[in-house]
Amino acid sequence: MNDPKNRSDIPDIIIARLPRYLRVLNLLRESKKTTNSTELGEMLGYSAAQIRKDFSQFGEFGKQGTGYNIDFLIVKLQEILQVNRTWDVVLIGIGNLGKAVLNYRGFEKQGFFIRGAFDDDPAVKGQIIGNRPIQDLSNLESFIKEFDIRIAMIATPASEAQAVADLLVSYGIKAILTYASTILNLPADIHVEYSDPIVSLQHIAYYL
Amino acid sequence: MNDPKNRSDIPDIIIARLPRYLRVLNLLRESKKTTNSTELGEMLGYSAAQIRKDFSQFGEFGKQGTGYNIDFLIVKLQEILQVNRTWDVVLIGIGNLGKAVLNYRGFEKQGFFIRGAFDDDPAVKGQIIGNRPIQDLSNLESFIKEFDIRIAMIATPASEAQAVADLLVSYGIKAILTYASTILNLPADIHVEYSDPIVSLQHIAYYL
DNA sequence: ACGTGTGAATTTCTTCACAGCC
DNA sequence: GGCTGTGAAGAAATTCACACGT
Repeated sequence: MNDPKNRSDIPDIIIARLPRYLRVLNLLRESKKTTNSTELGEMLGYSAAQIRKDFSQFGEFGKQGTGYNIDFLIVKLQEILQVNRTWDVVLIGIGNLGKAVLNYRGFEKQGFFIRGAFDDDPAVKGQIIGNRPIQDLSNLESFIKEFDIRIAMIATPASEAQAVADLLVSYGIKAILTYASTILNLPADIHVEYSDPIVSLQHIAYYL
Repeated sequence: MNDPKNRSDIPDIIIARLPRYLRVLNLLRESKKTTNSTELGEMLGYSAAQIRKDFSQFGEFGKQGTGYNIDFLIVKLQEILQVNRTWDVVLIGIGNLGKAVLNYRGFEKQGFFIRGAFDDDPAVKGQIIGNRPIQDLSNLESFIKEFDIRIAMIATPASEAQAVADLLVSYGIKAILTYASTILNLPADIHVEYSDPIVSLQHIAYYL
């Protein structure tokens, strides 16, 4: 048996698949108790071997002959990803998209709580959206520090995203999910994820 | 010199990077005429060699000693991705997110025109959002066929996404961008992209 | 018999390093 | 001198295939 490895030894390409596993497990959980690598592979378009290899990086989660207990596997994957707890998040940029984000309940269902919403625009400042008041950017630093927040979401126009990201990093933010359609230039220890539908559409256009 | 390869010979991992290249090129274009693989690599976090290798799959786009002409490179990448034209798109699901999508101008700036917006909910049906009337799903088939639409975006709740996707495919849709937080089970020739912020947040949580 | 976990084999992806052209 | 394009080398990811536990 393999010892579970040091966190930093595990390639990101595997980490990136773990949330996908959680997605299908959450789907399967509604109708059954156990699953196996073949079933998971078919649902995700991966090979069964790959799924077993991925899990084996972290321990032995299955039983020969039986497969994986779904609830148990979910717990283990949540532990690995550190999502077996809640995280506080700040959101910068309250345009159409920011408002949709504030009104969406899905984040907190998965443990991500948008604690603060910020925008400079006088037209939205002070409004209450999805129960949260829109605050001025001048409150951002103290807010992040008071609640020890490490994750930020950026939903500003592309033109402001870099400046906002620089601010966030200077205030201690460690991970950013940005919806802005521009590449951010940040220190290497800051983890950035891009959610850019144009990139996705351009990708699928190739195959049409 | 390498012959440009058959489309299907080129690995998807390279295709997936092309839209990223376009992103930084659009940024660079504002301030300069040419760039090179080192600069592009630094901005994207890739090695210079990888960028040259990627481009070399499709032809010779650079000049020794000079680098790449930005405008020319943009044109070539757009050709490859088939985004040197416009595409019509339908959007299903007009909740908070769907409305934000309809009001966002960024899609058409990149050539993706949301021609039709559909939802079953009587509360939104008939409304005009971002200049487009919200239509009943019963119009969907004829709409897709009349305008020969191949791309759909799904912004429904997760619980309805699979049923909507099945419908879309049966009407001839070939590519889907879904915001719904569930895995879709579709024929292999349908290209699906997921835009799921929870997956992204769970991914970065690992590194906190 | 079923299905995991895993070394070994294979395939794919990335980097190296340099000839060649501007 | 600067920088591309690219074979060859090297690294990484995936798949194979089977021993072993249930």
